Amino acid sequence: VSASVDPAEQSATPRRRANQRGRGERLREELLEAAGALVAEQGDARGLSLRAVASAAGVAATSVYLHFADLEELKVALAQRYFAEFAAARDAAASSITDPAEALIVRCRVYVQYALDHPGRYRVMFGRDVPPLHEADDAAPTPSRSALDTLAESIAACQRTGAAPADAAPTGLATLLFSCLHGQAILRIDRPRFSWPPLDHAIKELVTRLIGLRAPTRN
Amino acid sequence: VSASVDPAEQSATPRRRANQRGRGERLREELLEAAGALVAEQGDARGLSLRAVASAAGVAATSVYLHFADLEELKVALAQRYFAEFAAARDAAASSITDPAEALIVRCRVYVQYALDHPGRYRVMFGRDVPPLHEADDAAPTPSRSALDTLAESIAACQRTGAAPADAAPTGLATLLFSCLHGQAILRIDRPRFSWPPLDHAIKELVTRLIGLRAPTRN
DNA sequence: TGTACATCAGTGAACGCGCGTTCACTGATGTAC
DNA sequence: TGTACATCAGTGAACGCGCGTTCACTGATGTAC
Repeated sequence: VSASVDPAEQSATPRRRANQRGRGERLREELLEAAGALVAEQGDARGLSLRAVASAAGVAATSVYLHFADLEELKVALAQRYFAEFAAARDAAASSITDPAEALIVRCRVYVQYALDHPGRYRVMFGRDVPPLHEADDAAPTPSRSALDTLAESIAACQRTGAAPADAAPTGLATLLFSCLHGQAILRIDRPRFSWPPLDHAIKELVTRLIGLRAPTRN
Repeated sequence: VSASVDPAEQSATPRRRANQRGRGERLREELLEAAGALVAEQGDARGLSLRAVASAAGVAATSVYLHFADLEELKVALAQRYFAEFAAARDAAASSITDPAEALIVRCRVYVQYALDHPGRYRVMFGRDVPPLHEADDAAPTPSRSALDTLAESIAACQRTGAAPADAAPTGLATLLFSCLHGQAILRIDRPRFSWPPLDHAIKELVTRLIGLRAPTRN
């Protein structure tokens, strides 16, 4: 039998002080933050487990059930945050630019740059780690859908001002461009050892050729 | 105590008849086939476990160690097969076509079509299921490298014959085109509910615009 | 021609691990009387 | 003003599962003498 130890000195964490009544939602927040930290650390959401998230949040495994029906629901909530933040980053970068061609290029560059800066988040949004994200169809107002629409609108603006020829429907071009951006993003993330050309140049080249921008924008 | 049963009638598989001496390699083959079946069934290699593969091959879990140091080694062997087969499919489709522009388009279409036909294989080759595949760098003679080179050569042929303007280096264009093809492939696989335009049209549009093919090839 | 032995191909029990999920519980705080 | 009770927020032990890995083993076949 071991000698008794002053409880205050024990390394095992004591029982967590419960949140104030009515503030139970704070734990929900902490769980999402803990999950986000794990995603950033591991580069994807495959290692996320109920127990791992709970432990990272300093909470009993069962406490996750207080706020999420299961791990998947937590992942979906996480993905939704990421989508919102991602869209905000693109909008913020493009909003101050008046030239439509330049705005389109900046929007595309920020898209891929965000993926490179946050590979874990990007994989959560566009990878296979969160199955429910793949079950939405085309017409539903999903984040991908609105990303596509924004891109199409940006392309349409180029066509209206004559910066690009109106030789194809903006939505079709947006679909094509979107898939190319995704390819750039995911490949640069997944194959970091490949000697990629500078992102700025690659994006400008891609957009110019794909959309048919009349003249290269000034640097 | 249950009544004794005629051993020949027991459902439990009896001990496997060992391969002939010197033919131990046959089990290696069977393990790869079993793993391939699981990949085709599940759509990726994440569910692959040593025990699952062994069980699918009708063999004790420990028997895998007779041919592979661990599961990762088996996955790498599987990926290598897929790469070889994939490259062969592209070469076969493009080999009979003399017009360089058409050959390039066919090559690209077959690329994406193969991915759609074998999503599991494609994810094994280009996803994150087999970590070692990502550690090779640029110059190494990896399958991706040679895919890229073949694509560059196909583009160069278009430029030589005047089917495309020589306004950019073929290798740079190949990198760009490759990432776009990957984006098309992986997105069409991962987001099957999205109403994608017909593959033929999308690929022709993509290649025409990106490489700057002079005139649309005849249908 | 016979026999002991080495080698090959594969088995099966056991281990410790992290996992999701269940269940009854604890302890603080607010509320009704 | 006091007290019983309901509610909220979170705990912790226990379960059965599939996993990778270890270890000593089995049984057939070839080979040396």
